[in-house]
Amino acid sequence: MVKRLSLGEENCPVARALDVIGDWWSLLIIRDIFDGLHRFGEIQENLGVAKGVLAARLRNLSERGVLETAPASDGTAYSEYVLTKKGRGLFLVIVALRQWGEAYLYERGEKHSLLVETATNRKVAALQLMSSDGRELTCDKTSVQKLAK
Amino acid sequence: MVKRLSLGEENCPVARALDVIGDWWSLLIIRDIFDGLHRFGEIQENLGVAKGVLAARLRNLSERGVLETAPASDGTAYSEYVLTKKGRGLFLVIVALRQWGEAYLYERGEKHSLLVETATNRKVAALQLMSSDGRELTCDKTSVQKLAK
DNA sequence: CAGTATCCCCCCTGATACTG
DNA sequence: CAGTATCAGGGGGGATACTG
Repeated sequence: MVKRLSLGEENCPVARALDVIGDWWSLLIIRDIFDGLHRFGEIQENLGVAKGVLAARLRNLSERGVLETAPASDGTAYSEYVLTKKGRGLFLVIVALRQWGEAYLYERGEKHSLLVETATNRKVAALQLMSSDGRELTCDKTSVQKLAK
Repeated sequence: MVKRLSLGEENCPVARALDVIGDWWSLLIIRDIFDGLHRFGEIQENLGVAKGVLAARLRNLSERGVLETAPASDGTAYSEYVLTKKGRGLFLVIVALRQWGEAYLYERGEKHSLLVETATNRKVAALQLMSSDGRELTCDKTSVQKLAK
């Protein structure tokens, strides 16, 4: 299940994050759960992924603490998949992907789904990077401080 | 090269974004370029990826407009890989991954590299989601408005 | 050094059938 | 419906050799 040779031991948080959710399906599954799909069949139908693959991904994400199973709310014997706090922490990753996609992957006039504040029905604001004291930053104003061995 | 059956035609920006950079290596390559690695060999050595795979990824990302090649600054005949504006737009995705990794994938006391504002050497602030009028939002206050057919 | 070309293997993936 | 088991194929991925 681990793809790149123990990337999980990297000291780069980006690499370590990708080791958990950087495969072909995980982020789409997590997106679906954010969007309110909690049943195996719902997710499977929505993504069109093979059942075996979906089961494996759900198991992996569960083992990694990203999601957990809960008794079905409809009283059936099956379980529902819900995000843990750790899993909900991925929301910003998905939002960032969404906003990048909206900005660069659609033609003018082409429509896409929209992330809105539920209460007001208004589009959420663009994420932005800030300094520790609240000034807006761009990528060229930052650098990665490597870890001393 | 396209994995999931024409996911690029999806009307979900998240899916479309993942269709471009959702494979095993692309985001790590882009991270490396952000971190100042611009030469084929540097990236190849740093990631430990097979040369053929790296070449294919670079080509793909170039065709997709995420990066482009420029003449080498050292006067050799080779090229350097630099991000386009579109590619630089992925910075927030990488920052979001980084911050999630930092928050959930390290033991207490375990060290990792750090994203800092270059001028002040201070850690950048945590990304946060805001409403269109500047209130802080959490994932449960939002929903995805599906596109009408 | 910067790639390209080739080979081969593994595993991911999808399809189907099966169980509870 | 919610998964598990099994099977076959296809391609991604690594290693190596080769070229400029």
